[in-house]
Amino acid sequence: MTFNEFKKMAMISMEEICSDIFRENKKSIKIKKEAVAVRNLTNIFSTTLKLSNEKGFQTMSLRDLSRSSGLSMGALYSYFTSKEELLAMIQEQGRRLTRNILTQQVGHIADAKEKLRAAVRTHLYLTEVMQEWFYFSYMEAKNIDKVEQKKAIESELATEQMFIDILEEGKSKGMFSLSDPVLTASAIKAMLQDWYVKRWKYHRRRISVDQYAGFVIGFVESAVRAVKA
Amino acid sequence: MTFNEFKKMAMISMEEICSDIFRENKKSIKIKKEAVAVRNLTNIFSTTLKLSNEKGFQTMSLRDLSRSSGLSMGALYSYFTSKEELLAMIQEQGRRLTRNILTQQVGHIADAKEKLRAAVRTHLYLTEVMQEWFYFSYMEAKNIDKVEQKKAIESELATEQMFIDILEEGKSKGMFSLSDPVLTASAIKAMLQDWYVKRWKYHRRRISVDQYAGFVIGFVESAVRAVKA
DNA sequence: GTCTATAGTGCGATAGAC
DNA sequence: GTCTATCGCACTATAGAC
Repeated sequence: MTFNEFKKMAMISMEEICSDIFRENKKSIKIKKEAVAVRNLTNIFSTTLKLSNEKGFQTMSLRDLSRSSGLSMGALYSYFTSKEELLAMIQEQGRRLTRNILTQQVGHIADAKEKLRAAVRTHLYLTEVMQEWFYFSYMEAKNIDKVEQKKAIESELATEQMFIDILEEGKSKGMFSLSDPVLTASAIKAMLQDWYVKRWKYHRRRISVDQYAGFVIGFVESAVRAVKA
Repeated sequence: MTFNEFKKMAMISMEEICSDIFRENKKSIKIKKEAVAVRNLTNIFSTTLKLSNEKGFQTMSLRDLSRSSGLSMGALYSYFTSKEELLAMIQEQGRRLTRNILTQQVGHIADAKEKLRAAVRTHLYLTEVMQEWFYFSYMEAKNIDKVEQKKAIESELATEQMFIDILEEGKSKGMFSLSDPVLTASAIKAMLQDWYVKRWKYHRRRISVDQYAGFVIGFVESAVRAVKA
């Protein structure tokens, strides 16, 4: 799957998740017509992500959000009951997309080495499409309440577990040679995170997502002394 | 040098930098007696780091800082002219310590492989001692003005350049086999950053700084196929 | 050199008109 | 379903007592 095909697929998945979130938050959302609600929710989410990436969620006032989204203060409060709830909804939206796409793209592959490659590539494509969300989620994770914080930690560990499983499978089948699957998975994740956290650095150096994916795969395969395919 | 020796040395270096900052900011600081000023500045800096690590610099109000530090609002404003300036002073303090210690610990080593090991270990020790500062600096980097942001970027790139230089030297001497020193240095940096950004993860898994240093060195040496010493 | 008191601003949130 | 107007509060920053 090319990056453009991936992007199209992720966008469709995203819209579905937005509808799900509307349906599940009907008690907080005063709007009844789904078409109107989903359109405005999408606007609110993307504007919040844009502003938060510029100056942080705490620093973004709801007046900023009102101005940039074109919705009045009153209208905004038809979609959430507090600024904190808005943050929680956005976090949930991204976590679901991450889980859905990773499972769908990686789950069915049999060979451990191919699985590792697909997981790295899918994660990078995902963070490329959802760059603002990942950066937001990463940076705002400590500003949320304990319940939401726990969800963020679980989501992070679940992604890491996927890499641990792949590495252990490859190790047990003699395809990889490595001593510590947990730390190795953690190192892979650190490299994947760098792609969206230090985006300015890679952009400045004119490194494309496919180039970076190639590098990470090569670097990891070299470290775990993966047998040539 | 053991971690405890390193810690003692870093603390002394830190106090000196605090004095330097006092002397350089005499126009903003109303206090005239150096002994009093440095004691209070140290208190203000460490309290700010503590509170910011809990909930972020923006979210921390100066009332919070006043309460936790034991200094009144008025007293606080004798040490800086605005909240923004306080942030800038703290950023400067950490950048200097990073630069001083890395140069001092790594500069004099001749062998590229030993240099790589020392650089990784020193950086991890440094972030361990200055954990709160590094996390703070990492998280608040986008909430500062353009001038300060540029300084943060330069500091980050300078550290990365140190790794690029080591890798290129090792490559040209046939000690390392790698295709892309820039991306490799960037990957090393990502792993080093993970140590202080995702501290909860390593703490939960009971991984010590020396264990992590050993893993990173092994992982990187394996990836660059470093010849055994 | 440090305090308390307060000025002035902008925030999150809501009520009620349309 | 969306708007404008406004409330009460917490913030940064400062002035003046001690």
